[in-house]
Amino acid sequence: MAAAIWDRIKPEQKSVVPQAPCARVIGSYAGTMVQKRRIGAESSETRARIVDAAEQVIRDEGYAAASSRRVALRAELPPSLVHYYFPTTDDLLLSVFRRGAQQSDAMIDQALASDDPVRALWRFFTDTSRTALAMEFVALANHRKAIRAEITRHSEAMRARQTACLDRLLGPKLAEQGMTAAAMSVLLASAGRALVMEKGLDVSAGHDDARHAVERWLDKLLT
Amino acid sequence: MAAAIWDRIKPEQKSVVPQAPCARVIGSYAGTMVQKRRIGAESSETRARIVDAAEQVIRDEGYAAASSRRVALRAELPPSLVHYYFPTTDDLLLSVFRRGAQQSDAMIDQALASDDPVRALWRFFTDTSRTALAMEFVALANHRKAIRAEITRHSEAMRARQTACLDRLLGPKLAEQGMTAAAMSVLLASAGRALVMEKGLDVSAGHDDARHAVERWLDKLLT
DNA sequence: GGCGATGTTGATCACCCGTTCAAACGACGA
DNA sequence: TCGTCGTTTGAACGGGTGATCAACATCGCC
Repeated sequence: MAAAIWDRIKPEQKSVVPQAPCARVIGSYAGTMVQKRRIGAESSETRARIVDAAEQVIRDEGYAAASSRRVALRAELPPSLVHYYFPTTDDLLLSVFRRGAQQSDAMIDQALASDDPVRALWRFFTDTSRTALAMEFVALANHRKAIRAEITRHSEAMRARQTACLDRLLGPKLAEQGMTAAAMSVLLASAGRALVMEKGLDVSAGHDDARHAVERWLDKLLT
Repeated sequence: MAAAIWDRIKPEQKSVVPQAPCARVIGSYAGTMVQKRRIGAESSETRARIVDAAEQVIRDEGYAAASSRRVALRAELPPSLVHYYFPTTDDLLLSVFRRGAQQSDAMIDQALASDDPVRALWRFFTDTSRTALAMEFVALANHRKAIRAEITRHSEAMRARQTACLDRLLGPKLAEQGMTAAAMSVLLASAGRALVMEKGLDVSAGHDDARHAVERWLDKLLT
């Protein structure tokens, strides 16, 4: 039935990425030759403003709404300026992610260096604003390969750092329970993420209980 | 600086939902008056084919790619046929979700009715294909209010059912650990989701350890 | 002053999207 | 045989999108 005309169309439909319009030579730079286009300075205030606006849009309306034009609207800037600083929308999203990741790293470092590193880490995992943004990016990773690679890299690095620290602090204690620091890192992060994610959906049954259970567990580990 | 023209544009930009094109009367039905348009039969084979295609698209390319046209392309059907069966794209996505939710419900029922309900539930939570689709919908919920409500409803129902069952099975055992069935439901689900989500990102450090830790915990609970 | 680098702007291209429409198609009962 | 009703089709509308361009403005430095 049917299927007459609709077979012979775009056999592979150029995925999501429109295949890079190819670098164009404009200003032939000193050393390296191929330069595609003028790009705004890294230090520009406008650039930061655009990244701010993009983060806000992602937070408020989800990553799918983070089009260059909508970001420009939010930043009260003409759309072409966005492309002046971020030739590709992926570049923009990557910048937002990197800035957020940097902030997360700092918060984790601070947590791990505090008086009560383990509980501070748990508080970090249940921090709503950070985690919500992070999960938008996880969803985004499903169809933006450039970003996916960066997220993977960063997630692994974060896990490694946390694992090393937890092992130093609780290694023997954990072993008593047939546990490892790596497992603890995974489980704490997963519980925190779940609480945040479900809260965003207005689902909260069992959350208080789960929170208490985790905190009780931490209490026991820390004697 | 700037901000001259870009202030006076669409102060609220009509969100994502284009506000329903308003029901139109076409065939003035017997009892109830307002009928918007002809809609394909619920039992149609074509309808099922469209839902199948939509689910595949969401799975393969993420929910953001689930446009009516792309779904039509995948189903090898003309785009307007999709709208014959699903007047609104939200209707289509809702159908996909409801079908998936129904399947999940059946799997959970089966798990809870098996010889080893607790471990069966844990296997369900770590089932890749179901969970991955579910998480696409969670991400989608961020900017499709119609779907968000449905997801919330279903999540709460699922949690309640699991909690009741776990309480019946392990209530006293859990109380010994200062735990509740609700907390266990949350924590098991969160660990499962995290394992699936990170696997999708090619992050797997600590996963085996975490899995073992959970299974050890279940062993202890089940004596 | 002049000149180049840097920043900014509005217009424009080609594409994908949701949705609607009028016109066909096909089976089935009168 | 004709009319009807559910189904299917192709075209069209209005709008959002990523990206590119040529021009203009501004600033510092010779």
